[in-house]
Amino acid sequence: MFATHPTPSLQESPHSLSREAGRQKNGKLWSNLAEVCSLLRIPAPAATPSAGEDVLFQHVQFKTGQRIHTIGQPFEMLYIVNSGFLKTVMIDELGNEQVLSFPMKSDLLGVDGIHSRFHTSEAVALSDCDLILVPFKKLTSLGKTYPELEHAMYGVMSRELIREQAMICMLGTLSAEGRVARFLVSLSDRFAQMGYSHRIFNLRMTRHEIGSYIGLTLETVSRTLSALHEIGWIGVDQKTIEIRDLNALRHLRRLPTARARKEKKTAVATIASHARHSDAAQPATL
Amino acid sequence: MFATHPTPSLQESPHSLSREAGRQKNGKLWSNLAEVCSLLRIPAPAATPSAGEDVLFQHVQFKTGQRIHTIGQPFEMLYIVNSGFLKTVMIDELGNEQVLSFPMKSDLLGVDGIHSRFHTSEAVALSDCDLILVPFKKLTSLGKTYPELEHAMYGVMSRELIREQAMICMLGTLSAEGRVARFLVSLSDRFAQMGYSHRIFNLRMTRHEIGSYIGLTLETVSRTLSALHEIGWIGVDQKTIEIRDLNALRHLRRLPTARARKEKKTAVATIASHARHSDAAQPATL
DNA sequence: CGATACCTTGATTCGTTTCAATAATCGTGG
DNA sequence: CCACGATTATTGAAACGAATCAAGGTATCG
Repeated sequence: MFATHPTPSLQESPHSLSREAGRQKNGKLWSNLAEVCSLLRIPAPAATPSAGEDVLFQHVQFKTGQRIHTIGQPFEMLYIVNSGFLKTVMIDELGNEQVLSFPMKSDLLGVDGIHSRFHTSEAVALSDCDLILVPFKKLTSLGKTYPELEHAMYGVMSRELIREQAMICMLGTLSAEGRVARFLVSLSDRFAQMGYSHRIFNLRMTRHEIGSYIGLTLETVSRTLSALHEIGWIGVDQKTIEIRDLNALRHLRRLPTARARKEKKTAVATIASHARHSDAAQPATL
Repeated sequence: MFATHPTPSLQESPHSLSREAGRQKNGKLWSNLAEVCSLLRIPAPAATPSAGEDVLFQHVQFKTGQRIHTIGQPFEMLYIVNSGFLKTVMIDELGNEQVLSFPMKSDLLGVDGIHSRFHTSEAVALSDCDLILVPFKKLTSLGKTYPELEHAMYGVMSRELIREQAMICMLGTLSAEGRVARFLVSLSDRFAQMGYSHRIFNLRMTRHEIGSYIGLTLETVSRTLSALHEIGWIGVDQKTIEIRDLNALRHLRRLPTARARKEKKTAVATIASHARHSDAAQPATL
């Protein structure tokens, strides 16, 4: 449909490494507290006693398909995504897996284990990944000397809570088109935040995984993408997505039926009528 | 259908007060840290320096229909439910409200405000309520002297995160019957935990609010309750619910169609086949 | 190059929503 | 206390949207 633009590559590569946090030390990558904080987009500890510089966090690399943690595994650490793309899934009683999130750079992983000391979900690398290990014990003890850090941790968890609420809201109220549209907008926003193009990007997950995430079958996801393509709001070529009308996607509630579209080819969808106001209230992550 | 049994009354009353935490002091109710911890079902600070006994948290009463906090309001405190029944709602761009939770005794309220320092949801009393005010600042500073408290806070937030994940999972995969059944089981579990009957209880919310919570229309909720009643798994009389087959409800996936039910009146529903194993893995809150 | 996983599209079925009408319940003031 | 309107709940019929079933096409990987 359109040429394969240089889309953001989350794959590990010597080149991309330069823009990521971390430095070599006896063959391993390590990050200090300041780097971890900036990655999490939280204020770094104001006071930096000499001791603070010494705190280092080890990186670990995972290859595509590898599991970071599994359900039932004892909880010990949190993981911060330094690069790469993952999914977290729950497995219900019948073995069906449900995708809960698609963590990427600067996201925090593993919080679900704090409560019961065991992980209740599973995290899988969808591309080669570089994660920073944050032993939970280390984090809480650091919280004592750096009060901002502790507060920031609450903030991160609160943010995640709000994200999940938005998700619940979406699943509870939106149609298939609305869900797919929001999913795309959310991805676009996140890529933008990472410094990648918000117009063209590659989906790292399958239609099945998207469907699981937003509560639809893979066929419906595929059909909806085709429909959005047909009315010109997006470009679709397999896993490559081009956003052509972000604002329309942001406010989409319901698309005209295929029947109606046949008659009136102009894309006049049912969108939130006051579609012109600024989107400050829109949550950045879906 | 069945006599109006003495169902749990969450209304404030002089009698019920005796089993709740808190004591009088110049006309107001106050609770100390130990009471707050036991209410939250977290370990009380092991070491109890004399100073610890002095920490008191004020109670506030809200009457049915009153708002505890509204969207956009600056965040200052958390609230712990000592008695009563509430709902929290999000309002989407079009003004539709979506119910996010039905907090009751021992639940924590207001966590959504930590991240942005403003509340993103609204909490409303569905019955007269007694809440304990926990200034967030006070909590974090206490966390320094009582490390267990800080850890417990992470635990509570993590628990809430898991609850929301279970919710997302449900909305993404379950049919109407499954959702209603889970909702009832969850209520039953929570009433049991509070020391009330898990067999007979009063719904405090309307069908509309239930539907909003589990992503269905009020008509579907009503119909599904009728269907569950018809096959004898529950008793329904307006807001009074009697649980007659908790285990069946727990494992319900899909009900036979009305058509099929007409022919074979015996209640052989499609349940998870291995319905006999223990339910330890089942999350206590929906 | 072949096998496998993934995607697209169509036809049909099924479940839920929507629209509509009736009934029960609650709160309030005459 | 009862009548009243307002809110809430039940139930039916029809319309709609997404799931399911099915087939063919396309990328991907060893």
